[in-house]
Amino acid sequence: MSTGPELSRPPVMEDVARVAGVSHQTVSRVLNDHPNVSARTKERVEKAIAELGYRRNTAARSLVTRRSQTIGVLGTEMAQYGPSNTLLGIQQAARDAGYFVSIAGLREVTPDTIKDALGHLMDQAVDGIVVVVPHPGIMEVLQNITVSVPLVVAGAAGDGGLSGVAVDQRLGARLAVEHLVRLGHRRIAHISGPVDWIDAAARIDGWREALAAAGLEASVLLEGDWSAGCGYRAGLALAAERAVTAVFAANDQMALGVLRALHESGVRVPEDISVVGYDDQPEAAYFTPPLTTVNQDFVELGRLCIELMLERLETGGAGKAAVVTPGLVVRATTSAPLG
Amino acid sequence: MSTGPELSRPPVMEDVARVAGVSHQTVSRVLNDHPNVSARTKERVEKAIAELGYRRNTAARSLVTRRSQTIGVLGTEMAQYGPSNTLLGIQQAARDAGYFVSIAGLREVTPDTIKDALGHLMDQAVDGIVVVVPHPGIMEVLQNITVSVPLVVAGAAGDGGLSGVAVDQRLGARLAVEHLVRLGHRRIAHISGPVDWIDAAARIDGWREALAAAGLEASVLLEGDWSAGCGYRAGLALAAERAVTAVFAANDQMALGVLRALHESGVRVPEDISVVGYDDQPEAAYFTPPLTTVNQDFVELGRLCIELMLERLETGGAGKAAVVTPGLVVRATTSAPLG
DNA sequence: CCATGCTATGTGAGCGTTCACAGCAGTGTC
DNA sequence: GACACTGCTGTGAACGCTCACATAGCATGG
Repeated sequence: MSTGPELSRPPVMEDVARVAGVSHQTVSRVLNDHPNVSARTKERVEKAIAELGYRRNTAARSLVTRRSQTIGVLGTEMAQYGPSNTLLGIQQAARDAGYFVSIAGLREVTPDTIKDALGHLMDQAVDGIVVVVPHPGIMEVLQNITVSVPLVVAGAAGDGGLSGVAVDQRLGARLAVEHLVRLGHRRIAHISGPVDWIDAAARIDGWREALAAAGLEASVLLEGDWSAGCGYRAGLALAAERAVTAVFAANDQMALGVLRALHESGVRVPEDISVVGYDDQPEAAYFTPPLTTVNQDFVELGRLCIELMLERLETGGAGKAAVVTPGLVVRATTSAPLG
Repeated sequence: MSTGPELSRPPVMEDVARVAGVSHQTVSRVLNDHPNVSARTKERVEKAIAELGYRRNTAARSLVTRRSQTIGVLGTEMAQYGPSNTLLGIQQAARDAGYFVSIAGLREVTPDTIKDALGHLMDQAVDGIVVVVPHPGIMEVLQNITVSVPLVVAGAAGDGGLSGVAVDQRLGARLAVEHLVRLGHRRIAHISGPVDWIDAAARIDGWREALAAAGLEASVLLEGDWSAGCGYRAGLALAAERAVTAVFAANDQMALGVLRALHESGVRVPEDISVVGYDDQPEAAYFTPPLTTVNQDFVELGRLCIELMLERLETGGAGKAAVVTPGLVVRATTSAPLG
């Protein structure tokens, strides 16, 4: 800090240039890693930057470049297990790559709110947008909107020209059901998520496929809303009917509700009815009994979205789509049927 | 869209001015709600804006105003129940007020990472920063850093000159313990969160206070890490010793672990041991048995943080600190002790 | 009738950066 | 020795907005 009087305003490039004895443009070149700067000059500039505590003004930069080093996230249900962990992954990966993350949450998902939020993000001149909106409707809306920046959809790759990172949830669901089939179950119910969620639909498909492959009927399908409460109600119904020997719930919360309902109804798990969940939330291992479920790495999903985004941002290409693969975790809620 | 040739570039103020037949400055005045604009002119300008689909360039604006209409969030453990819901509230309230939200997550909390993230946010010229870092260490660090924008701390008001929105967690803990005392329990254990969390410390204090007020001893304190796993281990220990008739866990996840451990050990809940949780996550009602717990509105917390922030931003004052008040929710894990 | 004040509008500069271009050494080629 | 070419550096003009100031019009008042 030996260089002249302290400035009252934050230092700008010109100040750095003066201290380093070069022009502002050379400072800019150093900052942007341009090739044609001699090592000696570069060093001098870097020293001046450190000395003054200079930080480049983002607004000025993005005014001229029309980029902002910011990635926008368009999301819903951000407090849910999946989305919040995906956001975490996005955030970490983005910051590692030197990007800011700006979020726009949707309270309800309609074409209008989506357009509105997209506009909100575009106003900020985000360089790219990661969409964490797990409803199939979103795809249509996105396809009909032209956004001038790359779009990456979390959890829905390849659909109609939009790039994204898919989670093979069909596989996850098949894994769950095949496990039950292998144990000898023949009547396996499914409590799904809301059918207007991509994830819910994929898990239903997986359930159907696995049953079909085993020559079994996909007869008992109850639609839920992801909440423990509706899992509970579904569980009560299943306990009353006793038409199935196993239940595959589309997430762990609903499985928890089922467990609760079965317990309350005096139905033993897994002896009378086996239960499988989905997500493998950290708590699932401590349900009573510990839940057999399907593990899925949402943080990784977020990270992959950013990886894909960076690839598109840098190469301008479409970027190869990635896939997250789920795996079965067997605990204590599944066994061979007694009957 | 009847006005001349389509522009290849996005429209700027000058374009709007031309269409409206005024100067760019008048357009700016309309945009910023300046008083001295005639109604007729204002209307013409607004029509031109709509016609061209003009959107003000944020970068240019913030280059000159040195503000960005962005509120930064400094957070940790963003995927946990509390923080993720707080973030949700922040995000909603901020957008309602026309602000962007930019997040910087901390993977680990040290003075360096905090400074780093703060710098990251300041680089973006955020207008204010909401801190969602529930560690007491954060306060010291923040006090020793001078940031040029308002800082609001979620969950820790009044501490050392920093403004924030507090949650009366001491009260929440007292509510839980008083409930147990009223039922007749005399030996009440506490499974706390990590003691380097503000929340954990406050809940311990509340537990101690309530016990002291009832003339009871605060002897059994087990430190946990918020996870169901450590609740489980604590539960096993408590089941083995049988030194207490009630357990107050500092969050619902740990309570879940306790429930699991007690069940496994053949200890009945609530007959042999009563259990109270904290947070009232939506799942708590479906634990086996349904959990008595303390309700706390994290989304509201986030909202209040933004409210406080806006007040500080607009009035420049300190803003009155708000408080979120928790409430007890009695379910099935508590009853009078048998012995 | 001119000084004064108020309202509505326009003009030009400047915010801090990057981009396009110009310059100017030094090196190699014919 | 003229020419191109490469490597490094500097100059000036954008980018799109807001701010400070200037100006014009019109009423008010002595």
